[in-house]
Amino acid sequence: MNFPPVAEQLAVLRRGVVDVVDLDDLGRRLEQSRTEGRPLRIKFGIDPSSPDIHLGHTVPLRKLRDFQRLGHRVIVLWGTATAMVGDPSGRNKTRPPLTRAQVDANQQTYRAQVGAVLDIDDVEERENAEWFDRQSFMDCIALASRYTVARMLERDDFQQRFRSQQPIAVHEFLYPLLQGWDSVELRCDVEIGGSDQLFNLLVGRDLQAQAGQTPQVCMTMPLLEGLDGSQKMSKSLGNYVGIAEPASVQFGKLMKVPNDLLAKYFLLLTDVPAARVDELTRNPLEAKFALAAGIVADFHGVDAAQAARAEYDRVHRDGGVPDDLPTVAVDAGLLKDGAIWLPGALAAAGLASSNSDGRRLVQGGGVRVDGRVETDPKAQLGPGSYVLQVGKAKAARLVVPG
RNA sequence: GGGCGGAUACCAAAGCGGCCAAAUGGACCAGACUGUAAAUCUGGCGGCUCAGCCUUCGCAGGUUCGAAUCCUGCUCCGCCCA
Repeated sequence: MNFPPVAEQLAVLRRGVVDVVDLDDLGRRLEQSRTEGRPLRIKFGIDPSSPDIHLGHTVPLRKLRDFQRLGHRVIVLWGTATAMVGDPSGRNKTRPPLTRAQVDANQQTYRAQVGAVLDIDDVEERENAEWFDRQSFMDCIALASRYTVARMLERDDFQQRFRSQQPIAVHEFLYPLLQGWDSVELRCDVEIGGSDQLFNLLVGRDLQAQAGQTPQVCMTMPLLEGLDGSQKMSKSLGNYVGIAEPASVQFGKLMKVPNDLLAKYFLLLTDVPAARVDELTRNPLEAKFALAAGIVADFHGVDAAQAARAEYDRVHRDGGVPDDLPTVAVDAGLLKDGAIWLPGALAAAGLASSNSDGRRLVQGGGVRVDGRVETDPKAQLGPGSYVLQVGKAKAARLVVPG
């Protein structure tokens, strides 16, 4: 195995990271791996607790790919045991425990999606149920005895909750220990995680040291803000760009990224060199087109990205109608005198949440029928085919039977 | 185990017998302005073919001409003391 010079590797590996604990250590390990011709073992844990991944998840995955491309050994650790518990970090609500079947199904979906970023055939896939399933309660106590309450309370979110007298359930202390123990089992050289994971990663270091292993290097990646520009990208907040979404949807969403976040998106989601990013972002609009095209091409190919751009131009610049309109056939039961009431049609087509909502949208001037604004909430649509649009983004073809 | 406080729409938070589908802020949706975004302004934000009507203020009963507001029980949550 021939590895590139250490300085070269470090330049790639340091891009975008928040913390490296610690950097000198990483340099030494790379040096050692190079002289011994031994790839480093890089761990990334994924709890298959929800089914789809989005661009936020790809930030650490891309870092793993950097390692992979440099010739190191990437380990994806499926948290099949931990997923059933749930990571308490950040969350204020207790997640309902998942069933094993749900976890398995989520894992399959995730696996396919992870493959869109990493070379999945060259990944060592493990799951922590391998060791946790065969451990007893006594083993659990032994593990818990390795860490103190004071150290747990060093973790920022525990600290805050403790100070503000919010409850902390005892089992929540176990999560970092489980995650840390994974590193011991896997004999990791490096673990990667989001910046909110730093504490958990450091626990792994301590547990490895106690087990007589060389403690892992911890690398954290920034959390990616979603399209709202402030909160962490997440599906439940609706501010995400899913990697399995259609090209045109991804493109449209990426054009909604706040300008202030552009440079960060480039840094974390593309390989565009930093100097080029500075140049590009001087013209935010053009930069955003480049960003959207680049990311869409990663997941759907260059042709699809071009098509998505063309469609975006047609819809947003020229006021046109999107391709691939969902077609909705009106149920005959909704017709009255052979026609359908416009607000009802909007609701039936899923463009409004209710007839009342449809009515308000019409009255507010947000609805177009075949490209023309219709403000009469009593408008009727007779037999035929119509293009209904609500705002710029939502549209459907409505077919009224004759 | 003891004491105290609370539960209002997506979230936060007013309301404390009629003027309440319920102030205000945030989020969200639509419109104007921008070929993106941001900022700003406007309208909307329970349901209903809607100048009107219907169902909501933790749950179940009750008092009253009339209840989110008063009473009773229940459930859940938070805080303090032990």
